[in-house]
Amino acid sequence: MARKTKAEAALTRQKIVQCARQVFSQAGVSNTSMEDIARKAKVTRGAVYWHFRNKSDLFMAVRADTGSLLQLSHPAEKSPLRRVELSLQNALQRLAGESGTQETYQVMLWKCEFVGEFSPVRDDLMLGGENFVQEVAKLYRTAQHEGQIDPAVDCLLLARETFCFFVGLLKLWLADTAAQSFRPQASALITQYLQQKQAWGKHALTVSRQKPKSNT
Amino acid sequence: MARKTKAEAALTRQKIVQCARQVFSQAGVSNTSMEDIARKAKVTRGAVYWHFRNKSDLFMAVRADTGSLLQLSHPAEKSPLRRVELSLQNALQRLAGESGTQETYQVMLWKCEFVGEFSPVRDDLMLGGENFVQEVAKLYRTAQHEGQIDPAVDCLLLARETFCFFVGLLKLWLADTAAQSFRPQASALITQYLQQKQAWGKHALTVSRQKPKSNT
DNA sequence: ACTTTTACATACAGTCATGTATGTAAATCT
DNA sequence: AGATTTACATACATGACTGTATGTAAAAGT
Repeated sequence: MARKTKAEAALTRQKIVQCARQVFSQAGVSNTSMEDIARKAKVTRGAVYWHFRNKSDLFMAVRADTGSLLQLSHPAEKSPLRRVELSLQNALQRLAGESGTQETYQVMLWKCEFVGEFSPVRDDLMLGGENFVQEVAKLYRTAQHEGQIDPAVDCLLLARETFCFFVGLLKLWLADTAAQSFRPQASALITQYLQQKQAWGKHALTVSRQKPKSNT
Repeated sequence: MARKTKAEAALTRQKIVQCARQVFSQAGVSNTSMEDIARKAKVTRGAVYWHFRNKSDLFMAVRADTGSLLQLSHPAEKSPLRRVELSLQNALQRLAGESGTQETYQVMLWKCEFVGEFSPVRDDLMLGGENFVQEVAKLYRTAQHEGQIDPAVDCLLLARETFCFFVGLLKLWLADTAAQSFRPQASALITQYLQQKQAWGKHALTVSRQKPKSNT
């Protein structure tokens, strides 16, 4: 066969990454051989080894190819608690909608062993989580100043709690592969979780103002 | 060497399980060979294959050997919310104290790929979680009747939220292998989480003596 | 136009793990 | 006490999978 042009090469590389992600999410990382991936991508192992040194290198490429779920979105939104909720809801929606994202997180949370060459990946994930925690903590502090959160609580700790909640949510959501029991409730779970956060504010306001708010 | 008596055989079996758990938690399930385990247990693969058909069979034995973390403990405690908290705190304490438990959950949450023969294990874990959720939901309902939880919230959903929170907590706790950043805060996280649950009751009682009617 | 890379496919060597088959001495059974 | 089974250790056959080496035709460089 003829040698591929640079653009074509980039394309096959992309296809290999894509197929690797799929196969990883189906069969697990250590259970898939380089040839499994090559076959799926309709190339030979030669092509795979040309673009990637080994499986863990390819794994890193798969990760790099997927954007982070946990980003603070909707910067226009004024309410900090609402912003947190929208971010989580957005993450969930992307997980459900983008097959690539879903596959990657399926791998990260259920189909991968963070050992040896892969343990730095775990640390990296935790670092990304910590960033998210810091951002959420900021938003919680803002909410606290606005009187929506009990001034007594530690907002950093609260943000960590939120992170715990969401990590568990992701894991359970991904475990429900048949989309039968857990997934339909996930969005409601997020809504409920954040409504509780501002419950303090609600009651406090209701009390001091003596003005009961009716639900819209 | 001489043939072992039945009691001795049970002992070596137990040792194999124990060593398998250790090696699994260190090197990951798919990365450990039967000989790795045999060597650690100071036997040959012959012994391992005598007691277990293959690695997944041994894996199941490792699981069966470890009790469930998520059990409702302290039945004497009167406050339902406090019972939930004590259960979670107890689970965390066992995780920190019992090395075997810690190893098993390390495997389950970070060092295992739930694929093929192992996917039923994941479903089984989820089932155990669902049981816990049901129990917690009952306790939350009791707390709701006692006016400690907003009568408007869905206690089953709330219990699922708690489960999400705890799954995430476990995962993050186990990820913090150096016991540097996350682990010291874990207990406080649980306390804080459940204090928020009864926050509604606190404020409501402090403010107005309104009595939630649950004649639905 | 000529040389040099590139982007793979193909071929090869070697390691490693698995499962089973066989051996064996003593415990257990009758 | 003899027969049988047990609880392993040892030996063997096999099959993946890995990584690299080599081949090659065309693209890219000069």
